[in-house]
Amino acid sequence: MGIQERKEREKEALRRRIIEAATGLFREETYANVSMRKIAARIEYSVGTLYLYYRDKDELFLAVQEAAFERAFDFIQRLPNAEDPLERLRGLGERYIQFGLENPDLYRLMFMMEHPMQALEESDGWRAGIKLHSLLSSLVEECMQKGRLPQKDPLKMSFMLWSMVHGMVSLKITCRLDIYNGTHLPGCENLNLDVDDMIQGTNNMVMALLNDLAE
Amino acid sequence: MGIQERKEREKEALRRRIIEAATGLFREETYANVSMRKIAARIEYSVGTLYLYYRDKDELFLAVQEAAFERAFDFIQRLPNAEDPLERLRGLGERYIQFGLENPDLYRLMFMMEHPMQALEESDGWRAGIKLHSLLSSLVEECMQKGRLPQKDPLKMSFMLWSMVHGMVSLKITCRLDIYNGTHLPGCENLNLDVDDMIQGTNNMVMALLNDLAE
DNA sequence: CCCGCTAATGAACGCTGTTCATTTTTATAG
DNA sequence: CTATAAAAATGAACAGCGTTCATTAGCGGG
Repeated sequence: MGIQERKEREKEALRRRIIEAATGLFREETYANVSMRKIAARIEYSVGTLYLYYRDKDELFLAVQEAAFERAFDFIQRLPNAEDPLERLRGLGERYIQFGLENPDLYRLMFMMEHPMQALEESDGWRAGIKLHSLLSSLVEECMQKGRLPQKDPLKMSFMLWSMVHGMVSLKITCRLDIYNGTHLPGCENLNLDVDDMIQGTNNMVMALLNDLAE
Repeated sequence: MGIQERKEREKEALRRRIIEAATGLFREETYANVSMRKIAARIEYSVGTLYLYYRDKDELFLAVQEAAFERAFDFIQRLPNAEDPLERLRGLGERYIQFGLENPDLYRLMFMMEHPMQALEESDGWRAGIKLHSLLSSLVEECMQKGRLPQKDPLKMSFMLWSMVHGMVSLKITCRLDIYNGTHLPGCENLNLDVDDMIQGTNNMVMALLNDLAE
């Protein structure tokens, strides 16, 4: 019965078309400003059709998020294959930051967008995100085993590193680092600071400090 | 002319009533779910009145944000007056985290809420937020002068510490730390982790590491 | 007492997410 | 080839949104 299979394929294709259209819109606009009608219009279907594929806007958004996590994982996972695990850890932070700064809209919808969380209960939309965290924690443990990081709680250490890079990227994305550029902050008036450089530089500084501690 | 003054006072009082009502609603709901009609209803005025006091929803929100920054500053600024500046720095992080965890809704609207940023151009709604940053950076500089922190770029060091605590608090608030509790993350299934403790513990760990570096 | 001004109102407009009766398309059986 | 049943797609309708503005109410000054 090839017909059923073809229908399955067609359904899957439309699903993907919906996600691609929605991803584009969610990247351009806030969650609130992306309307189901706009998504439907972009793929030239009617509104009602979307509800044949996703229960509501939130479930559709979760699928968008899932696709974004996979893209992020694919990008970040390509680390320099250095001998020193601490250098690979530095590279992980660098890649994470680079992804966030180059894809602020994708990063926003993965980690910062306000949206109901009910759909998450019964889904594994974060699978790729969890793979990313596993990459981090296994690298931290390797560093500790080889004496390249202080012997502390590896979970706390991983969490600290994640929080730091996430904090930097998300503060940049929400424009909170504008205070470093304008006339807001005394001492920063004419620095002409390149915030992106400061972020990468701060990651490097921390890695250098951790390196000092290990020796 | 006492009448003009009384009218001024009444206008100011209504302004404050609007902000208080709006703050309450923004704490309970997302930006999108707080409607001008709800705010008006809570103070028993009509919708139109709000537009006599604020140009639009965004300008009203900025005023809410401003009040929140002031509350945050008042809370966080009370540090333990320890001799050691590094201990005061640890306390600053502790207070910051405590504020964020105890007032997730206020924190969200200060640092994470999606909203247009046009209104910011011509306002100083972030004044109190900038005072907070100055508190951090002056403390970092004191630590460096007294040899309690490694001699690195003080701006990067301040930025790193801010990003770390902000990252931890915001990941908690956006429920991204749920991965540490459910069955998501291999190795964390039955930890019964208290995430709030982990956050404070991570701040302490970092301060201990920095202390090791200084000695 | 009444004029004039300010403050307050709420109907109206064009959006939004979601539902569901209706129509169109497609696959299968006769 | 046609009739029928099932599946897919439609879009009008509903309640609620931010915002505007012609209208109304209330009060200070003459």
